[in-house]
Amino acid sequence: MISLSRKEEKRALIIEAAAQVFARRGFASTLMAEIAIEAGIGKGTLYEYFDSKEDLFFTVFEWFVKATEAKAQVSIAALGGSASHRLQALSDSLMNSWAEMKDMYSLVMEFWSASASSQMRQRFKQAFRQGYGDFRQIVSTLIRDGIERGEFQPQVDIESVAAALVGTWDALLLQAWFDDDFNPLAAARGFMTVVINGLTAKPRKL
Amino acid sequence: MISLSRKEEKRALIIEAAAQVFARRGFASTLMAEIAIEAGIGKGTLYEYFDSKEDLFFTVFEWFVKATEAKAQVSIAALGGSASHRLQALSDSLMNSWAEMKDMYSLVMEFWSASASSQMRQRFKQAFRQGYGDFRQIVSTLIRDGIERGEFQPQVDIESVAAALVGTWDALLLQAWFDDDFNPLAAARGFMTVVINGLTAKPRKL
DNA sequence: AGTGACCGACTGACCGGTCGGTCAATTGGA
DNA sequence: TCCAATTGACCGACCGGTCAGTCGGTCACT
Repeated sequence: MISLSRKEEKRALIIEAAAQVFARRGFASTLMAEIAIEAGIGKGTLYEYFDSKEDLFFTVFEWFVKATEAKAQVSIAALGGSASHRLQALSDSLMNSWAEMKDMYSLVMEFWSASASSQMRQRFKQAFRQGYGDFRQIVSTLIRDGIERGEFQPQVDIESVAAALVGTWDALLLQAWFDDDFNPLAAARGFMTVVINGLTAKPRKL
Repeated sequence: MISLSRKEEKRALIIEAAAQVFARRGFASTLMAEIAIEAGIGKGTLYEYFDSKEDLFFTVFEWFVKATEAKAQVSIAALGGSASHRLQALSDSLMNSWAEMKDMYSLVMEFWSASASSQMRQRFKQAFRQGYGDFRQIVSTLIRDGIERGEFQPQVDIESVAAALVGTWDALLLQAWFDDDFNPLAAARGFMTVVINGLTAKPRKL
């Protein structure tokens, strides 16, 4: 029997190979045989590690979420300075990861689609709800901090702004996916300037 | 031979039936036989009106885009008053259409997925690029108008803000799709207050 | 000699698309 | 006016390709 860690390594290898192929061809068009070839193993071996194509796909999803969260956490942890600066830096960091994400981004769309219609939609939906919730949490903490420091206006609707910002970053990447000429980093910069100004400046009368 | 308009009617009937089924089951799991049943016709008849499953799906996409654009156009045309008010009203109107869209929203995700991996991905991608571009156009015109009236600050990066807002609305609906407790209208209101404040208020020193 | 990781040829369920046939509506000749 | 011929919209049983998942066997290592 090969060692357990060896088994784990191979499992990870398969997951990454599968991610490549799913990203390239989409869930429906991907053949298990292709994944096996990409991973350099036999098709039958896949079934030693995963129960089914859907099971493998969901595992890829979990892997992807974990990797993305790790990336976000790193960029948060490294930040210091004013709330405005940290918000700006978070935005930049997320948009910068676009370049290296680009060829994997189609996976995100496959995941969305799976959450709408696959057999496992409930699991996907639940995971997305969780993921968005966690991310909103991070951002709202940052904003709350800004208010407590007296940097942002106290009447700001924290949860709404956090939800919208998370969505905005997501959606800018989506637009970049559709349009090669669209620069998400620049767009995020221009927009964040306005948002931070809006958070900071005393509102005029309605 | 049945009249041409009769033929058109039936075609429309099929498109709407197909939209129902695609929304319910997703592209991959939908059987042509199900669509035929939903439309109350025979499977063979589908092929009198559409070349293939993909062809029918793309037609549903075009139908959906047209319907959405029509809705947006109506809400724009009806607007008057200050740029701030019009921006707020546009946001509200889009978020309000959520309620009636809800059971069709999964279609949007199927379309995204198709743009990533179906045989027709180029057509889908192109259509999305176009659609987002048109929408950005509408919003940036509104913002530019606000600047010209002296209502918004002149140094605002119009295109970036327009792109981000379009994306934000999209992404709020996405979050609402994942989370039944999420209220996109309220979130959009809270956020737009900040954005409009940011567009209006004189920026402090950097 | 025993164990278990690995393999890929094979199977059968599945489903998009086809095609020969039915029938209602229309035409036109007597 | 009536009926035969013609048309084409409509249908669903069937076909053939596809592919996830299986299983019997091999091989490397102990």
